[in-house]
Amino acid sequence: MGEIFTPGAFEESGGGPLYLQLHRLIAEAIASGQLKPGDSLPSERELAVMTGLSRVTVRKGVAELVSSGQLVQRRGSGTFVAPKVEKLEQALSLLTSFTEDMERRGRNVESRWIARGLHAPAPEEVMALGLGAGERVARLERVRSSDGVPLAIERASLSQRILPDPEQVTDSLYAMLESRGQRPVRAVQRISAANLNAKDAELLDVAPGVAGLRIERISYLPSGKVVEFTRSLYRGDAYDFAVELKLAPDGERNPQ
Amino acid sequence: MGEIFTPGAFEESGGGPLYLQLHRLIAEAIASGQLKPGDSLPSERELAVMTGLSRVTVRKGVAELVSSGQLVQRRGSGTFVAPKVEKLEQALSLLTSFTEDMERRGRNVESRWIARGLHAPAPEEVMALGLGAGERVARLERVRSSDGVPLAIERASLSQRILPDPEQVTDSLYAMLESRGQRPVRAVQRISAANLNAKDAELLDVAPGVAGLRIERISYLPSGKVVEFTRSLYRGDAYDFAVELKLAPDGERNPQ
DNA sequence: GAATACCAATTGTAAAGACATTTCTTGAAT
DNA sequence: ATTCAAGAAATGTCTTTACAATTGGTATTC
Repeated sequence: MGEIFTPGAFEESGGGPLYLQLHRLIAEAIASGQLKPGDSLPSERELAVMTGLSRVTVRKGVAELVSSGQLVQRRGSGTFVAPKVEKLEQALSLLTSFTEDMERRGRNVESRWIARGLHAPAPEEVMALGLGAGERVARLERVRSSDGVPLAIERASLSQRILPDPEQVTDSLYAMLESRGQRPVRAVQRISAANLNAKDAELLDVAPGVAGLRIERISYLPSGKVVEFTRSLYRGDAYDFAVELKLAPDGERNPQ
Repeated sequence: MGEIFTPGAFEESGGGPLYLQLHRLIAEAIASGQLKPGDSLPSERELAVMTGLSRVTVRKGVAELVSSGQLVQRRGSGTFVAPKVEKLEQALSLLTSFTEDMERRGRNVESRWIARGLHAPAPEEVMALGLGAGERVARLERVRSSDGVPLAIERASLSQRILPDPEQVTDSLYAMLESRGQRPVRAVQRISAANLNAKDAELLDVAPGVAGLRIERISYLPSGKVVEFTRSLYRGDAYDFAVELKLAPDGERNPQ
């Protein structure tokens, strides 16, 4: 590995700011397989000596790779190439719960509760759930993992009428709802991307700033009543959502 | 605005590293509306004096807000609160082109070509398009904007058989395909999140590292033949994908 | 009035040094 | 053998200083 970070490697490296050259050098070493997942990089001070840069500049070059999830730093230990997470693919357009989804592909599911209880609703929850005055909201917040790797943060809100006692939910919320005859049959999801903040990044065991998939879901009973309003954050490197598209009917394509 | 960044504000600010306290202070000022989109922040040197920090520390505190897209820095000019981009919502499950999608909501579409031509295919393209030996691939790469705001980078690959002359495509690829009787009727999309690299971030006019939605789409003719393989990057702050979910049939839910 | 040149202000890059905090290994004591 | 403590090593935080590159306004000149 020693030959990657020689001062000479910079001359051929295309110019630009020094920290970007270092960034490029490391990124290419990872892409080309010279550095494999789990490999450790030289310490920052060693890198500084090897490349002839100051430690501050080395840190800046490394920082971007950390915040994009390609490197992992552990204080007192070192800097390592991030372990590769195999992407899971979820079929959109089928309304399934996380638990069901994972079981279908034969993976184990772990849940860690962050919070569970009845609260006064936030304005957003009043809107989404169509709550009446004085009605309280049941909040279920947990980290979903599979094989020890945290994959998503799930924050579900339900009307107290639907779920009077949040403590009863232990495993699958949908299984629980089904047993009470209130399983949703339809849902609308909105998907966008966002940088994870420090708190959420820690829950998902990645560096702050890494890209995550943000999903908002509102699910409905056959009657049209809203059942749940869930905001989830998925690790961008661990999840793929797949969806099949069909041609829009001619009438819808050009409405004017 | 002067009262936001007094040294005293730090004492009440919850502790932790100084750059995080500054980060929090600014983030909260934006969230609470004390700082509105377009507002300018004091210069880094002024901030350093006001808060009693060094400029390096101020820069570190500000940097995270820049890389998550909340602030915008312009060298020689200053640091500003990022203008709010209204989120566009695209209905998934309908196969439409960007052009059609924007026209339907009455917005204008601008395209800037990055590249357009015939190339030797990458392994990924051979896989996706089912190319034969020696076959070449037509690549269309452009930045899609609306009202002057870049929204997405679109990188489409088509077999040479489908599109012998890429230069013919000027506006809508789908319109072009339709005129040749090769409009796709079905497509499969995969959606994930990723941090934008320096090159893509510049094309989309955001800071590197900002979260983007990455979408891979493979579309098919009625015959089942693959038409196009497109990789797009959408600005995470500008786009929402909406999809409606339906309950899976009982047989599919627990296949064992 | 318009174009140009200059200058001040602002962010961008980089170095060197200092100390704090955490981790991991090593050696000693039990 | 096990436990515990010490210390080395690594990243994390922060300061001070210097210069480069870009921007935007101002004064000057034509």
